[in-house]
Amino acid sequence: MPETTKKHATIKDIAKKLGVSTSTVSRALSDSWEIKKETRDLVLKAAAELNYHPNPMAIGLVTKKSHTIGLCVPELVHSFFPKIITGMQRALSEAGYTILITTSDESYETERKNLLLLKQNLVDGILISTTSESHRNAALYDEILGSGTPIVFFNRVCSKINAPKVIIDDTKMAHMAVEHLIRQGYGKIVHMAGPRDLDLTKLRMEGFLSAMKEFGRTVDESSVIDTGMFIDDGAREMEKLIRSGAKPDAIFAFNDPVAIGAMKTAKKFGLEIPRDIAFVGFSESKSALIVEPALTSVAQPLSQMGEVAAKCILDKINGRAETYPATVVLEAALNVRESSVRIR
Amino acid sequence: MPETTKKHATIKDIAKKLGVSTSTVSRALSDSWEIKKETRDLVLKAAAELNYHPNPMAIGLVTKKSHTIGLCVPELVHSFFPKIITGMQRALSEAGYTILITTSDESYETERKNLLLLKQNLVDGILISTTSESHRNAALYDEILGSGTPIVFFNRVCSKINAPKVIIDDTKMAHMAVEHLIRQGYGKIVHMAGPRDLDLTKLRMEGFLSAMKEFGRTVDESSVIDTGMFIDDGAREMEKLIRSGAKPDAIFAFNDPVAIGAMKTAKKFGLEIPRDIAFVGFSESKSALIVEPALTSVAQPLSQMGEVAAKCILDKINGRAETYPATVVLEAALNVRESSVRIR
DNA sequence: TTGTACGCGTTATCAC
DNA sequence: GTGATAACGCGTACAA
Repeated sequence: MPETTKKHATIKDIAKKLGVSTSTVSRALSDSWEIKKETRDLVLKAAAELNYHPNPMAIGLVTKKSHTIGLCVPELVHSFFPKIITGMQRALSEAGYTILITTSDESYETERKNLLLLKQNLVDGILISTTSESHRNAALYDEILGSGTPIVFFNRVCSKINAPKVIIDDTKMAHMAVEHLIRQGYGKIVHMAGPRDLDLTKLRMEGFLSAMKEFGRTVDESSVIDTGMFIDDGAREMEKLIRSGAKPDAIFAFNDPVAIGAMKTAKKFGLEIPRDIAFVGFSESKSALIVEPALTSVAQPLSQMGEVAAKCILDKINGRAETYPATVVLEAALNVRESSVRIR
Repeated sequence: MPETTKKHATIKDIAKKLGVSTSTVSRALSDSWEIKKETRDLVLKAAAELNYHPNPMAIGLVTKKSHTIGLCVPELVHSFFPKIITGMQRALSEAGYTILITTSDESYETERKNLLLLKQNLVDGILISTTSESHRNAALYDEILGSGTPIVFFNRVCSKINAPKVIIDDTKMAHMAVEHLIRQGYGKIVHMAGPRDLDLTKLRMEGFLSAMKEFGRTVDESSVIDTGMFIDDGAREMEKLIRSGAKPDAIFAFNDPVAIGAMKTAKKFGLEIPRDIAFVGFSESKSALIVEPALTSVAQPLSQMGEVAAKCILDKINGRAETYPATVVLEAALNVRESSVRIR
């Protein structure tokens, strides 16, 4: 067997080939100022010829930087986070960084393990969107920050922690969504709220409440339903709602899956959308366009969110933290579709 | 500012604390056989006290292993690959490996860059699902293999390359899907085929053809339509099909997005599903359950596929390559739903 | 069973 | 400008 395991070329090989010292090679490659242009070019040429690539481990060992960013997201299967990751990849790979992706599966314990794993892997910084129980790991976040590893929160943040955050104005967008429903002539609006522990739940609920109040709509305990965040949650609560005899004419859901689950049930019970009941989701998903009628939803600039978060962590790492304010709020948009347009 | 940057503890710290040599510590930690149990326990205890964690870069530098697996998939936003990744994560993290995820965006050039990046990052192995133009990078795959880095293909493989592959029997499942349509009484079946360059396209088309032939259905050039792989492709081709005057009573689509796009158009044109026309997709997606009527589709064991591919690459890395045959074929299933059940 | 010494590939601190 | 040389944290052949 011809074991073609050609050893990777090192700066030593280059040095030997050129009859110079490794320090010279190192300087040339790092484009140091204290180097003659001719030798630099010579080195570069030799490096290319030998197909030289620096060994990141060796560099990391001496510089104590891995050029790796750790990422922890609740899940990957809903296209929401992948879209954010796309933006991150772009910004980070451009800067020569690599991403280590982990998923917490909405479990703060798994998140904890992931963060420890990332720390052990000596990532230079951490990007995180927390589980719904972020407060449970607040101490860990602080510990990591204290140990010198910067953290940037995005989408789902931990409000207690003093670290950069990249978000949208959930309250404002929720308000806008509900205002849209009201202006369309829907009056009895019910909010299917998300998991109790999630900051986003409170923020979106606030938006709902403030819009209802602004337009003088009555709000009582039946106006907000604790729901969850998955399709089944929406379907289940909608069924309860219908069976309870309540007759809301619009649902503002915590997110798209909940809205879609609720729509499914509504249709099953013979309600026509949006004639009998309107729906608005949040965090536009691909499904919003597949479901019928198409679902009105708040679209977030996901790729941009990833990019901004990435740049933010890079700035932190490189000590230019002042560039960003503590919290970056991105612009979102309400995409109005058939599910919430009153037919006159 | 109290820079709490506590330096990470090293084996030296442990050695000093215990008054032994670093090699003893090293041996104890790697659970070598040439070590007294008492000292081993002492070391372990001290390590725990000092919150010691080995520095992966230092280990990598000396062992020439990064304990990192490179992954390259076409995209992440369709939940298909994330589900596979879930299985990989499980198997790999269990074995102490970490995944470096890259996406090729269906571009063989990006794939090329990704692979080179992974090589530079000294991954111990590469898991890849190719772009639709895999043959364009065949030489690179071979080069990487030749350089000693094992590769395992999954889902979308490059048939020319002699490396382990983890797949399902696409032809068989396609045959099964079409047979199902025929047994439901649909006769004029059209296959919306995928991208020409993709192996999967050919395999699924073969299944379609063999089933049609087996049941004596006529097949001509209008029976197979070059389509693509996205929703828009399905929608567009369906519109062409309808306007052409052709009246198929069933569509077997290359994948779910194509099927869903086609369904959308069919409904727009007033066709009722499955009365006027039936649909079957492939590679079951969440959308298959959201669309109405629910879409019949071939479900792949995604998580398992990831797990098997991961174990396979680990075996390759650890020299136990003989455990697996060159190609592992996993069992898939046809999930029959409303979109293809004849109403009598 | 344990300690010594070297090397992995690179940067950094010195001299020259 | 350039070249030795010492780290960085760890594994390991060799010696004890």
